[in-house]
Amino acid sequence: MSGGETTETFGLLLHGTARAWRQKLDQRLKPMGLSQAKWRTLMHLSLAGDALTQAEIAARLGVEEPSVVTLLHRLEREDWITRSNSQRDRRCKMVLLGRRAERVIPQINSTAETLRHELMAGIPISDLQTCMKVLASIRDRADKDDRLRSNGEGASARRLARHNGQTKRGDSNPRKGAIRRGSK
Amino acid sequence: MSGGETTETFGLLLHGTARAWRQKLDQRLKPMGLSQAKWRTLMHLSLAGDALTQAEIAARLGVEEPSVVTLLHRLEREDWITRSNSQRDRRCKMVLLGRRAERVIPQINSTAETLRHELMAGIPISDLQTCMKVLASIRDRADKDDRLRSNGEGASARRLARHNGQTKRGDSNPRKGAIRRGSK
DNA sequence: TGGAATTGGTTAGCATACTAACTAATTTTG
DNA sequence: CAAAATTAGTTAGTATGCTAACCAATTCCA
Repeated sequence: MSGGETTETFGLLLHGTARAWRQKLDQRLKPMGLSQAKWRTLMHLSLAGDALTQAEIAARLGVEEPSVVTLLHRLEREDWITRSNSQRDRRCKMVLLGRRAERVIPQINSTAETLRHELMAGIPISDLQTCMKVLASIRDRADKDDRLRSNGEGASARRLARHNGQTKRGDSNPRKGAIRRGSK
Repeated sequence: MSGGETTETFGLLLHGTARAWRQKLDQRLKPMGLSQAKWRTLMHLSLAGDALTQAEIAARLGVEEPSVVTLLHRLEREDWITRSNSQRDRRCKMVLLGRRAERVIPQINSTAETLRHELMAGIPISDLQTCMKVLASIRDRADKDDRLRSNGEGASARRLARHNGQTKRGDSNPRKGAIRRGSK
């Protein structure tokens, strides 16, 4: 009603486009045994040229750490990567590309790039740039935390808002050891 | 390397923006016990003003039928909707909004719309339109089936390409009854 | 220097969406 | 009309992502 037609469809369109893109890429990568999530992980490792920690990978992928845990498990199980404990910091695991990955990475990158070109062919560069500007602006706004502005008190520093604002331990819960899971 | 920077980021940006939007909406709907997927389902039912079949819902949401099965299960369990067998076609289940849903739908719609406005505030209409045009063009291209063009025969009608082109039973697989699951 | 806070990783449990394969009902057709 | 094809819904199994809660190691600081 009050929104108007232009704004009405934007969310749907955004969502649907992202989904269609992902599905198309997944479909093309499938014969190589990969998916978008896996490909992106390998790509970031390849770009880094060096071993990364899981936290670094999570940050680059823009997902939470628990998500990369299982993602890396799958990648390791299928022999794309190797994980080893870091000497310098015994908390860290260093993630390295395996042989298998290094062999096919050029292929998968080129698959992804071919798709990019196909999907964007014929669209004027200036339109693409406008679109990216709009998307970036929306994303930045969505990544911001609502609160932060509405209360003037010093509740400030809680959220680092790296990408979606979430401190590891919930801010509200005292967690007084009540719901222990693993005993000891 | 050869892609150039503009194209390089587009996939990431698209993906990330859609994700940020969804998360933000989920966060706002959470206190009402909803999520984007659930809200969208209720919204389409509300727009339809009438009972819909599960297939219709799937089409409107742009997801596959098995996905709506569990989605509707959750919605039914939480009392948002009702499902009943159709008299006219005993294959169909008619999905109806429950009382609970009808009461809060205006609220959740307005929540979603408020978010839309917030996220798009200050962005010139013309930029938004350009962006939407670009997105629609990309989505349409991604929804098309690659093959389809490479063989000139009249294989045409197979895919209605409602949203991502997928006939229920894979086209390639003869499915000679080999891998029966349920016996009989 | 020693306890508190932070950081890296994990597990459990859930939500969302997919494909493959299946059953039951209806429509199409030879 | 009966067999074949199609359509609606389901189940099973998997992938991807999330939050909450946790442990272990490290760093900060009083």
